[in-house]
Amino acid sequence: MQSSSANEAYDPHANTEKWLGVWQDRKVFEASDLTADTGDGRPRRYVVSMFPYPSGDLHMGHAEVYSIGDALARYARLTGADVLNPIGWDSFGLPAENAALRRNLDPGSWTYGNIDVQAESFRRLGISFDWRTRLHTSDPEYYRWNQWMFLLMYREGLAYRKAAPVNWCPNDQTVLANEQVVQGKCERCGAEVERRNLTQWFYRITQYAQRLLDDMDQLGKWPEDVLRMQRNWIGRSTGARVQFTIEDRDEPVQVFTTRPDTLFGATFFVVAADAELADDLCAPEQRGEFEAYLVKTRAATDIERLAADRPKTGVFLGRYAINPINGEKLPVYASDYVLADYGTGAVMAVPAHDQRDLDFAVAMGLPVRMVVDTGEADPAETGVATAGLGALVNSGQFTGQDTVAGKAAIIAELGRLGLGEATVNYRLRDWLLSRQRYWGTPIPIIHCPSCGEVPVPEADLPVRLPESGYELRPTDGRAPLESATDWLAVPCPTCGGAARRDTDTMDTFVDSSWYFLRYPNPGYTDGPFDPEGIRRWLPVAEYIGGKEHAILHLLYARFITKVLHDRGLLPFVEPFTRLTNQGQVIMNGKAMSKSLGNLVNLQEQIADYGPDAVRVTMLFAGPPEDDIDWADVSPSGAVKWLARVIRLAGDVTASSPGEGSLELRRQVHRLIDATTTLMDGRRLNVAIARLMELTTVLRKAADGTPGPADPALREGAEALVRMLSCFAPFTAEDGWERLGRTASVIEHGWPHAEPELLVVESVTCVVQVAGKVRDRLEVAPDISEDDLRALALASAKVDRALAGAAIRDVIVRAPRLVNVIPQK
RNA sequence: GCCCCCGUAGCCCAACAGGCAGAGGCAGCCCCCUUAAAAGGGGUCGAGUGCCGGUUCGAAUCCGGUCGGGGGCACCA
Repeated sequence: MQSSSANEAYDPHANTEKWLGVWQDRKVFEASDLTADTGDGRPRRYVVSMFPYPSGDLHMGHAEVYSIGDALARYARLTGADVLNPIGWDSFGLPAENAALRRNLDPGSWTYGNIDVQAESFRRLGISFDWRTRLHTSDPEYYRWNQWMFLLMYREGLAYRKAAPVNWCPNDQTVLANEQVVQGKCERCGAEVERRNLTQWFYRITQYAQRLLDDMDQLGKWPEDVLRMQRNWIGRSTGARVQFTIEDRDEPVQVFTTRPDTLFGATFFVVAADAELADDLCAPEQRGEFEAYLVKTRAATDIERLAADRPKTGVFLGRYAINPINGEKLPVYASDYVLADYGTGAVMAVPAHDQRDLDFAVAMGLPVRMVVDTGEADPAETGVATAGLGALVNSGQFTGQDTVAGKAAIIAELGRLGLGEATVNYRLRDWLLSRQRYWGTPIPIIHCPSCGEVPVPEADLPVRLPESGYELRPTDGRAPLESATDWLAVPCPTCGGAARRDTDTMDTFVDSSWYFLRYPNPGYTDGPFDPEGIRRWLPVAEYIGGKEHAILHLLYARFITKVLHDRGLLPFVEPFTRLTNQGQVIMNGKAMSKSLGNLVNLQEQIADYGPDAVRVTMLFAGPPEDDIDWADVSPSGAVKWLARVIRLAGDVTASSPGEGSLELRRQVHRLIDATTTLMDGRRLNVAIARLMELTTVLRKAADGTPGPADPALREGAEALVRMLSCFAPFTAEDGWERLGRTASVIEHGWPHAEPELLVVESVTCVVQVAGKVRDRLEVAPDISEDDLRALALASAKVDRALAGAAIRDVIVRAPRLVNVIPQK
């Protein structure tokens, strides 16, 4: 039978503006109590999608994140929660400067222009944001609180300035955090990063390393791989700190080692060539050689340094270190294979049991002494270090102990001598905060020739960016803010004398490390965030975003949250209770890029298929965390389905929902129940499949029995449309209207599966013989094991399959399965 | 080099807690509608789960190995 409206066109664009207007008028997406309690008693649910950077219009990737977040927010709202689904913009950052340079305008107008474009695109996609949360990190009212937090950190000793070898991107003309360097290249522009010794601002995140690890216990609803990546990044290792005296020097030198058991095998000592310590230790007669080596080291890029097969080089510094365990004299070398900023920048070299040390020993002709017998050949012979466990040899009183016992015993002995102790070291470095850029938060510090570093008084915040009188890229290599001479000169807050402002701006990850705290009251002026808003909404119940932020943003946000907690400003230590990662939208197996020519334009997709079909396509393509290859999915398939739903809604002639066909009601409620369970498990793609199934069930019911006038059909169609509103909100409203109901469908909530309709009166039981299916029985769901066994053994098909063989065993899993095992 | 994840119809994906491998979509094929085509509607075909072995009455699911793909860290002492 042909449906009555089969030829009617489904126009996915016809009513979008109408529904947007209805939603806005009825304020359906506004949380009921942002900061003042309305006492409506609904549970609150804070659903946050990572905010966008306004680099242009929204792209496919944005559409995916916000489709996921919106489906979860809408589902929570439908099931009775008071939902806050906020939006803001991560609007400081380098691309604005680059664009401004190219187009000869200022970063602000480029940025805010893009924000307006994105806001309009969000609106037309029908994302259910509460727009009252809207914030931009580049607004002075926002970034003043970056400065406020900086001053707080500064007072607590958590913000500090030091000279250090740092990553410098020659293309972007700025330093980069460790986290922003990938394979020796600038994560943003791909230029090879250089090492420069510069004085920079840092946040002391390393002080929180252990807590960042420990509190992961609370993150049970985070993807396992994100936690693993963070653990990896923090890189905890346990070992010992050992103190070496240096001949003819008062100051001893500490090293960190994970293998204190190999202390007797140390045959030389190495310090990082680019560490200050190397310079300190260098004997006068070796000065020339050392300086020459240092120049070469500094010239090498990270790429060169990272090359795995690079031969070891170094210079003797003309000094000797004393092994605290046996008094041996160890020659001290400087080399670039030791890292200046890990541990203490110095290592005890045990060539027999560390491949790097062995390579260096071979290159320099230094002795190799085996002190752990691992059962492998002597490294001195083979050139292969033995790093495994074994028994100590050549280790004085410790000889004979195994690795584990030896470690403990040697640490104990060092402790007795006052020359060492067990300790923990982390790979994590302090967060390099300052950037030599314009479009960011100015660092609220004034440098005074007589008072030194002076914090800007809180009353003078915000330190605003100069709007004129600066150059974005000064030709003399200075930072942009150094060129803002009027802005630069200020009286010292302490002595009143002539002073100058700090000219660095903050990494934009500072902005994004706390924005979710401000959403409930973005206009709050008494602090960075409203404590009432925090109490009502935080921590974030559901955080959605890409895995590319697994380390950077998420680690920083966790850190800042802990700092604020420790100062009594937040009642929790972890900001995000549940994290959902979404994958990338790719095209033909590759990330979309202009150079590959495989860009898919979001606006074109929306124009072709409508916002709902684009959203459904993304959510149906697979689990949220999987990448979506746009070449593998079918937006036209989504359009077809949505059109079927609309036609179905138009074909329902029953005037009210209610009883009607029991059989149909059973199917409908079974599918409501299944979809609900899937939504609760965030299985959005499977949930949509269930709705498609429901559509087919209802279509058949309308075309055959019980027919279009059966109340059960209306019940099913209304349930379908209500559930659909999570994924295809415009179409759902269209369908609701076509069913003769009045807007908004959203206000009618999520359908309820009635338990009595979920009870089945019979199930199919599979009867196997030797694991092969031989018969099927329709049985009551609560059949007893004994009855079922008897029933199965009475089966003629089973009998035939047994072919006279005796029965060895019968496995019964009522009511679904019986397995008869014959004697062989 | 170290660590982790994933391999199910031509493709994207399902499969409760080890129990009938298939829910859904795309493509294909057939039929209907149509003057015709497109669009639409209805139906249908289709894999024994990368490979080898083990545990089990029973394995896509658990274990070991192997191949392939993806990811994280990487001179971190």
